[in-house]
Amino acid sequence: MASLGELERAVMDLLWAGQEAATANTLRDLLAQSTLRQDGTPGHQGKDLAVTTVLTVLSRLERKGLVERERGTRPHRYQAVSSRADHTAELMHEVLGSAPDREAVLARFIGSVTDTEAETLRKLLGNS
Amino acid sequence: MASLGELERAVMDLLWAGQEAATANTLRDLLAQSTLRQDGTPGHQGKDLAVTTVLTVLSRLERKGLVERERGTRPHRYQAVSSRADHTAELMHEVLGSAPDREAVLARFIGSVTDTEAETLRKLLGNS
DNA sequence: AGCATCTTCTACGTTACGTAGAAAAAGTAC
DNA sequence: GTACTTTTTCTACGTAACGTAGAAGATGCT
Repeated sequence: MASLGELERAVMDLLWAGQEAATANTLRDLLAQSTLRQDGTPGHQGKDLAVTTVLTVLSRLERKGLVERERGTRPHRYQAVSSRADHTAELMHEVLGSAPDREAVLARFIGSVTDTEAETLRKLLGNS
Repeated sequence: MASLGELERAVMDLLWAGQEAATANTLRDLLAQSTLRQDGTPGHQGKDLAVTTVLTVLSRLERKGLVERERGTRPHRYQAVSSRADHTAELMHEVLGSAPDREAVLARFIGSVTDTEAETLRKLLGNS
C-alpha cells in the first residue's frame, strides 16, 4: 500500500503543506496554480481539473487510509491522516522490512547518507 | 521507478538469493516450488509458469535496470544488477528524498527503529 | 417547491503487470 | 545444409490502478 499516482501525490502534498483541513474546491484551485517549490523544483504543473476529479482522488486516498474526511461540514473537509514526515518514515520502514537482511540494508543506507544527515542521525541516536 | 509486481519481485528474490547468474528455465523451476523462508513466512506460492512468462518478466526487469543479461551464452543468463541490500537502501533513499523535510523524516524513522537496529546504526555511524 | 451546491456513481482511456501462444532465431545432429 | 530442438522475441489479452470527468442523486437555502 505504498505507491501513489501523480495526482494523488500532488493532493497529498497540498494537504501536508496546509495545516488545516481543506475542501475539494480549495484543492482544485490550488492544483490549478503551478506550484514551484522553494528550491525551484517544479512541484507539479498547474492543471485545471474538474472538482469531481479531485473528489475521486480524495475518495481513493481515503480508502487507502491516507486521508480523513469530515462528513459533518457541508463541503466535506479533508486532511492528511499523518504528517508527511510520519508517512515517509513509515514508508522507509516498509522498504527496509521488505528485505530479510535489514542490517545489511542499513549499512548500505548509512553508506550513502550526506554528512549533515549522518550528523542528524548521531544526535537522534542519542550518543555524543 | 520503484515498485515491482508480485512476480517481478519473486524473480528478483531468486536472483538475489542465488549468487550466480541463472537461466530462465532455472528460474521457472525455482518458481514452481513454493518457497518458505526460514522464518516460516511464505515467500511466494509455487506457481507453474510458462518459460515465456519468466522471460517476459526478465525482459521487463532488464528494461528497468534491475537485471543484466548475458547474451553470449546460449540460454541467456540473468543476474541482478545490484545486491538486494544495495537496491533496498537505494529505495530507502528515494523515499527519503521524496520529502522536503528530510531531517524530520529521519527523526520519525529513527523513532520507530528496533533497539538492535539502533545499535547497528550507532556502530555504522562510527561513534562510540 | 425550486435552485444552487456538493457528492456519489459510473465510465472511459492509459499504463503496468501476469500470463502465455505463435513465430522467429539459433544451435545441434546428421 | 536440412531437419529437429531449444531458446528468444513478438504479440496479445485480462486485470487492476490511476487520471479524468459527466450524469445523476443528495443536501440545503430561499
